[in-house]
Amino acid sequence: MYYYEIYIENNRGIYTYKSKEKYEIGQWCIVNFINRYKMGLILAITEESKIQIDISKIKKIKEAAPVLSIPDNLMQLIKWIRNYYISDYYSVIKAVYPGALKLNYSKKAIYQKDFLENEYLIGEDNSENSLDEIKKFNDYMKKRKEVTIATLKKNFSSKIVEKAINEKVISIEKKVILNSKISKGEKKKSEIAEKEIILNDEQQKAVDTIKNSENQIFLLKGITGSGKTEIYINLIKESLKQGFGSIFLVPEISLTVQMIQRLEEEFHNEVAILHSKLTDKEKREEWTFIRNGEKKIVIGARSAIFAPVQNLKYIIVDEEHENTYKQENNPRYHVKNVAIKRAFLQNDNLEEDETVKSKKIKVILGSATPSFETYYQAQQGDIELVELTKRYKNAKLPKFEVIDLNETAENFSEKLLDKISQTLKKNEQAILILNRKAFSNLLKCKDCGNIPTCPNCSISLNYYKYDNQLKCHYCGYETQFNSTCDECGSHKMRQIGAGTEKIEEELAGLFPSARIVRVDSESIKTKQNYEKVYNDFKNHKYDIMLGTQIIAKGLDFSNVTLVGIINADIILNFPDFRASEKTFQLLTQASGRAGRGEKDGEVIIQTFNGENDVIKKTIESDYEGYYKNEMIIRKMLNYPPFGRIVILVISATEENLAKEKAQTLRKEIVKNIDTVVKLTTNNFISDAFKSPIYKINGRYRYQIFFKFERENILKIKKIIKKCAGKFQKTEKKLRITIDVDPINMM
DNA sequence: AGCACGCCGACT
DNA sequence: GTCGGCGTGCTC
Repeated sequence: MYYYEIYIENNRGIYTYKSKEKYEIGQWCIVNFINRYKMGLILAITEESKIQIDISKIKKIKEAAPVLSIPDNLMQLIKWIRNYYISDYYSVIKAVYPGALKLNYSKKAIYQKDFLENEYLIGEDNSENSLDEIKKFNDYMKKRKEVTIATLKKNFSSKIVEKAINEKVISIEKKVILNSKISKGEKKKSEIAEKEIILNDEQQKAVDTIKNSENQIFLLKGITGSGKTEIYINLIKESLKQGFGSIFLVPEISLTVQMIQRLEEEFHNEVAILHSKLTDKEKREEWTFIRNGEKKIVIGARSAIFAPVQNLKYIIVDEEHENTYKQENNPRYHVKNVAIKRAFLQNDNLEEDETVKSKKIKVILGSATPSFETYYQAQQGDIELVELTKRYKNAKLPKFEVIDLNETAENFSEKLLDKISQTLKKNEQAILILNRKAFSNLLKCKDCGNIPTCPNCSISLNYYKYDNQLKCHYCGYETQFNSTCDECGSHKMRQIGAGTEKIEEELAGLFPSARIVRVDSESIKTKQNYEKVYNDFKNHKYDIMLGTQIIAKGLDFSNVTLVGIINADIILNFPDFRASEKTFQLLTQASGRAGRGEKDGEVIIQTFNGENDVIKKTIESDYEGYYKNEMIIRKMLNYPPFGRIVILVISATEENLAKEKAQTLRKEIVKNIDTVVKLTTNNFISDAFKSPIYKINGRYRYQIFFKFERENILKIKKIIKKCAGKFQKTEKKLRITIDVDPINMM
């Protein structure tokens, strides 16, 4: 008899089942759980002696489930993520294995005997219709022997079905049915584009380095327009010819239209594109194709890192500095971390032979402005740095100009207005960026000073003029704006902090003949929307594209010669140690939109902080210099990449409860840690303090901030896990979230 | 203190 | 769905 540790679908616990059959780790099976058949995943095989519970309670596994198993390397990855991010099997497996692949359960009716027609008629409906129905029922059942209850109910009255059950004409059995019917659409023969990609010397050198190096992790640092994509495609293509697959990760599928079109052109039906909009059926098909090795290239956002690609060779994380690579709910993993772990896990498992080198997975992190944490690893030699310094087709870098907003009361400085007019006159295009949607950030009453705030969150409501609503960006709360102050009834509500909607209005007033398009998450709700706007702008159906940071990235328009940053300070003021790094990235990325074609580009940055080092280093295009300055501060304060951070958020609907319990939990953790690591400024636990966003969705939030030397972090995480777990068991009203290596500090 | 009752979470 | 643990509130 074998004993197995089993994860049961949609259940938080791990249970022991037994079987005479041998099951593999990662295989799915059917088990009886609370009188229901459920899918179970084999996590481990255990020895009888190690079982904690009463062995007589242990049930038998019913049978193997007829679904594809999770490959061994992904099972190891699941276990690692659960451990590293202080998560649980339930959340991690949900993230890794698409729900669409699961089994369904339906009740089946099994033929037992015929209805005795006369018997049925006594005291019942004896019309012609019902006699016919009885006959039909009998014939039906006799022929099919078994049929789902759902089908029966569709074809017969509920009365007759009920009667059939009562008189044991049919018996009911719960049957497991496979939800993963794959349509037998034949995969077409591979038709890889044979179009030759011409690489310049620098690109060719980069390709050769990545191919031939003994290293497994690479940082491809290349300024915008230096042609990283060609390098990716070249590597994927070459490895594909030898039967290897690749995973290509992008920050957000809907915003990377160009990249995806490009890869589809190159690889046609070898490509599976994974994204959240796929239907269940599509997800099943794609997963199965990938698992069976019929599709070898996967493109997708974050979760595509879990694609069961066969003979995986390259994992490419494009725009590796992007925040969207960090999942903001449990499991709070960072895809970069997971990608590297996946590569190492698999590489370590390889059989040592002469082909081992060619089978090793390589991870390529690509960016024009690498996150400082990645760049630090490259400096340390943990990651091999591959640099591209020439702009593709020798396009020049744009010219910068900084405008001090202290000198003007307007949203547009004279200089920026002048530059926009000139651009329009030359029949060229401009991109204007403001990292704030809505019409205004907040409203403030001139008479009493009241600021309308979300009732669920401690956040001022944003004002949207187009539908005259006040909206909360955190919980989605919306309310009609009636032009008066709720507190004092005054009509003088001042708009503070202009958003894209307002800028659009001003712009239309200033340049009445210009064709303007606004792009932010409010105006672009679907991928189709985005693609249309993108193509229309490219075809010069618009003169000015105005938008939030979503237009700062990756767009390639050769006729854009002016980029204007309306206000560079918005991110800079966030309570986040990465705020200035993020600002540097945004400004650099944005300026890369200018001058991608033959014409020279120009960038105008409007800011209240012209003297800030970030702005200075941006206009000097001095990544290295800014990195060095920032590292001095990080080192001094022991922030990543030096120290490690964990944030614990304790929330409750009752304000006092959240506060008190957060303090209690903190004390408990401090007590435990105190015996293991001496607390200093570098090994630090904050008080339980109000989160920067104190209230979200009706829950009051307190957080505890942990900052520790790297070598202590394992011990610390263990203690946090233990204490928080114990605490959560007794404190049901509290919600505790643990964020390891947080990106969002609010 | 002892017991009935009802709520809620666990169920291998 | 059903069992048991726990908190509450009533009674001795």
